[in-house]
Amino acid sequence: MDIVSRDFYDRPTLVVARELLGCFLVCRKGRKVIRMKITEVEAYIGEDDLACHASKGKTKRTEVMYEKAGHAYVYLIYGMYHCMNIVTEARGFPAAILIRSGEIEGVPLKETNGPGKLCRFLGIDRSFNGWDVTKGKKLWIEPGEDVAEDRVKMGKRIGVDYAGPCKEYLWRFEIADHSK
DNA sequence: GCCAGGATCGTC
DNA sequence: ACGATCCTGGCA
Repeated sequence: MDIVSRDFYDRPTLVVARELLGCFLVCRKGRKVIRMKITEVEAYIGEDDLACHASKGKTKRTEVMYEKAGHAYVYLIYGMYHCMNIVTEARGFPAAILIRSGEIEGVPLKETNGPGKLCRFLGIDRSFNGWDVTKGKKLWIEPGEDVAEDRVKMGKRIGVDYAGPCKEYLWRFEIADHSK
């Protein structure tokens, strides 16, 4: 088992986001281990990013974003879905990458092609918040296929119309030819 | 305390 | 286009 280590996450968030494409998010669910290829991510970087939860500063909810790179940031959204992020960059600087979409062999795409849906399928909830994904055990990342530059599509982040100028940032990355 | 709004999704 | 559903942050 090959687990992505902390120095991978402890780099500029946009670089990490780009390189997470093609990697596998691996989760232990009961006695089974589920591997999901990551096909779409979004970066949320610093207190100046008005779309980032940390734009309101360090709070009980956002404190994990200020932690060392490689921790999971999981929150409840709209009262019924969870979103899974991985914290990046140096301790004290709040940044994270939202896992937006993935593919699991033998599983219909509609189960994993959204941030809320993939968490529901993998059984990721707020009990995973703060989990160190470099430790394995119940949630970690494995290296995956190399995704060539011409297959990477950048775009605006979804659902952040409230973020003023920051909503225009091209901080969303996806594998261009991944099936939707 | 109270209240508006949300990094979503399924249905209408 | 809208409702579900509950946590969060801001304000009193």
